[in-house]
Order: sequence, then structure tokens, then C-alpha cells
Amino acid sequence: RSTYNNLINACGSSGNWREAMKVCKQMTDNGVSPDLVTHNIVLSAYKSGGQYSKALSYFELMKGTKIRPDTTTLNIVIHCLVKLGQYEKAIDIFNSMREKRAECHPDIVTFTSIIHMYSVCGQIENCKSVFSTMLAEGQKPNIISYNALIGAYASHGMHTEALSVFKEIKQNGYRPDVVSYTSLLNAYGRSQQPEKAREIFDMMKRNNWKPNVVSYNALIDAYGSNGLLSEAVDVLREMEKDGIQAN
RNA sequence: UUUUAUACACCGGU
Repeated sequence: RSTYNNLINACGSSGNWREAMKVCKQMTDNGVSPDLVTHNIVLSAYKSGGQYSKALSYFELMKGTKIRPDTTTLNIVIHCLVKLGQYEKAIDIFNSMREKRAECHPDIVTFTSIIHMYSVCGQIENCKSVFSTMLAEGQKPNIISYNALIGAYASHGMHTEALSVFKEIKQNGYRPDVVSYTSLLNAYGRSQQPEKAREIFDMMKRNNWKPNVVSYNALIDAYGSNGLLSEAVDVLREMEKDGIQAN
């Protein structure tokens, strides 16, 4: 079964969900029954292939089996619901997970997904409150959850709030990573402060992080969308000089 | 051992 699971996963995580499903069928044809991990891998295969509705249908089928979903299952389902804009349903699942007698409870991934969801649907205040709820429920944040919060503020140009989360990361003994810096950079780019964006970019380098193609793109965008076209082009050169392939 | 969360741009679809 592990062999099949690995094979399905190999197909699915490379975006090849059709192939993943073929292997899945082959597995049952050969008398090997899927387990919870198989189901999660299949859901994940649909998710990676952008087949969110198919994932939800599969989840419905799964409910008719003896295999109970776990937190990972529900996390994938929430992810798909958010992609489809079905925020209410995502919240329903989240709330049901938070009930005391629930079979599986939210973990750090669940909370991060919900923070991201509120960011996507523009309810930024809720990002912060979900983060606070998470802490109150004894779930320690990690760099990804912090980044989700910075990203939420950044996507709305709320640089002051983004910066305060960035500082909080350090105060709590974590180290901001490339995503943290790039998100903060975006917060400035989207609030018409390209020079501040550049400062963050340079700070990232000084702290021994290698900006990746996303970071460079973000800086180019910070300049470009604020009318500083020659600076934007200069970044492209800087990028080549630093050995980062433009995309 | 295998499954889930966060950053940019562009393009296409509804």
C-alpha cells in the first residue's frame, strides 16, 4: 500500500492528477484497499492539479466509507473551498473542528489557511483575530503563520501593521525568512513607497538571505507600479548579476 | 516512510 501511496503521490504532486487516479484504480483492482493516507494523497493530487471541485466530490464519497477524515483531510478540503470562493463552507468546517467533541481539531495549518482565507476575501481584521485565537488555544505560531499575517497586511498595503508583525517575529525569537522579507517589501510597494521596499530588500541581503526570483519580481513591481521604470530595469540587471534567472 | 498552510509578476478561463 505504501508503494501505491508513494506512486500516487509522485503523480499527484507533479500536477498529474489523471495519472494519479489511474494508479489509484489500479491499486483497488489489485486488491489493495486505500487507507486514510491514500485518500489524503488523492485529495492533494486534485488540489495540486487545480481540480478543486473534484476534490470536494471525492471528499463526499469518502464520507460514505469507514475511513474517517483527519485534520489533514479537512485542511485540504478547506484549501479547495477557499480556492473556489466558498468561504462560508470553509468557516463551517473550521468551526466544527473547534468544537470540543470534534474528531479532529484545527492545527497550525488549519489556522494559517483560515488567516489566508480572510486575507483573500478582504476581511483583514479577522486575520488578526484568528491569529489571536490560535495563540489563545495554545497553538504556537511558526514562521509560516506569521508570514500569512504579514502577507494579509501586505496585500492591502497596510505597511505599518506588516512591519509590526515582522518585528514581533524577531521579538518572539523567530527569524524572518525570504517570504517574510518579500511580503514586507510588498507592503511598501503597494503603499507607494518603493524606496522603503528597496530598504527591505537590502536588509534581506544583509541578513544573509538570498532573494529568490519572487523577491526580485516584487521589487521590480514596487518600482514599476510606482512609475520608477529605470529603477525597475536596474533590478533586472542586478538580478542577472546575482545569478538569478528571470522568469 | 507517504498527504495539508504563507510571498511576486505574467498569461489564459469564468
